[in-house]
Amino acid sequence: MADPVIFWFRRDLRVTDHPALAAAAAAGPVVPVFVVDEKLTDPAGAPRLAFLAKSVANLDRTSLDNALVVRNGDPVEALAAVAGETGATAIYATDDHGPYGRRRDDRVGEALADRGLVVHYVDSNYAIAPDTVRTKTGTPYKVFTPFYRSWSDIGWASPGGVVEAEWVTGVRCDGLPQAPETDVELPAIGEAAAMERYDWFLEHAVDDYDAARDRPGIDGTSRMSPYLKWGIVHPRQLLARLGNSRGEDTFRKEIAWRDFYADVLFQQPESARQALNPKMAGMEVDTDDRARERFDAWGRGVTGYPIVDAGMRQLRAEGWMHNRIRMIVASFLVKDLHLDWTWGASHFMEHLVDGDLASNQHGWQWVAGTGTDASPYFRIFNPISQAKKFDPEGDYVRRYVPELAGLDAKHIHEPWTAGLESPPDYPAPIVDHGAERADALERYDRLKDVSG
DNA sequence: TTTTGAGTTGTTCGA
DNA sequence: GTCGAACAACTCAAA
Repeated sequence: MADPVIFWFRRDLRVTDHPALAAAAAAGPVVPVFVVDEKLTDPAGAPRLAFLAKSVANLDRTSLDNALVVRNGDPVEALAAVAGETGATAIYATDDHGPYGRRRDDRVGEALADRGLVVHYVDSNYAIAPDTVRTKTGTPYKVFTPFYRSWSDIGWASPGGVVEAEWVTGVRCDGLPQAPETDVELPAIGEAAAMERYDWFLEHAVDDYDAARDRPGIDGTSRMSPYLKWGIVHPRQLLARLGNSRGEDTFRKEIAWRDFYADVLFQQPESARQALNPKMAGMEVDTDDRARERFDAWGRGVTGYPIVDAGMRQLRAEGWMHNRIRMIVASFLVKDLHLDWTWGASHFMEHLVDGDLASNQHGWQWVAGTGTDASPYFRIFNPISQAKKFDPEGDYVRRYVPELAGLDAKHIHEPWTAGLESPPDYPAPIVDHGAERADALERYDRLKDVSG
């Protein structure tokens, strides 16, 4: 009988369409391992940690015959210990292309090799792995649209089925990770629930996706992001079921954006905390006490701009925010409050259940104009016109800002125009958008003077 | 090597 | 109310 092999689960908490797990299962009986490594989740608040803990437990119960071996501490020591206890000499894992994952995996691979253990890194968490899509001259893409053409030409593998493995049982386990307390109502847990939601999306929402995805009051998006974050679904599985309608094309592009940002971060790992475009690094930002107060108001959803406050409160309540609103609140932080985009990005990473470093940081950089295809300096979202355009009836604001629930569509996005109806317990705008827009434009001009 | 067309998601202003 | 132009200049990617 073959020696057992270890499968090391990280951001691939599923058993369907799983090439790395399939490779392990083909090599021998599988010891499934999850290492509770604090840095894996850094920096995450309770909602994302709770979602992870529940997802791990669900995987163990529904798909691994409760054979999952959870170990706490450093992966090198944890994996070496499990190997020693089980006689395994090989370890399989899905390749991780994030900045921390790469450092960890290089270190783990070398350290375990010294102890006679081989680590096989297989596949990736993307439709096309980072460092694969390249220009004609072999350089990475810096602009999405040509990346997307090339990405489409390359294509992606068809998804595989459920991996059948012989699980090794009876190995000591430190106990499943505990879900921290949270008031946030988490998405449904597990592979089956994720695919059920995707079924619903394909059935009811994808046809209108092109337009409806911009309407925060409508349940018109896929909601796949938390599952993609932890590999509970793989993008191959989503892509395989898309046709070529307008809505499907648009959704496919969103999957490609995820791959693109992962590729950009792979090329320039420091862009997780610094401006990708060095010319933009000198943008003047406010950091004084007043700036801190404004940041606090933004985070709590009391800026006096209803659409911004609704978004920030949705984030706290649900660990999720509609994409259109993410752009509006990000633009507000950067261009109305003149704060450093990394402040906002860190707040998002703390609260989001789907918080993904590459997508989050580069989404923020895009809004801030410091990232890929730097957005023109004059693209400054007007929180009132955006609200009227994308939440025309005010349904979204009404849901998350109860103080304003009594206002009609005409006044809800500008409660200060409601006269006597204006709710006394809702704050006045903390800044004047017109004035701050002008300020942002001036800051851009000064940057231009400096860089010549 | 040089040229050419294009670049997710916007806003304002004036005709 | 609608519509097109202007808002900078630059870099990217392919021909």
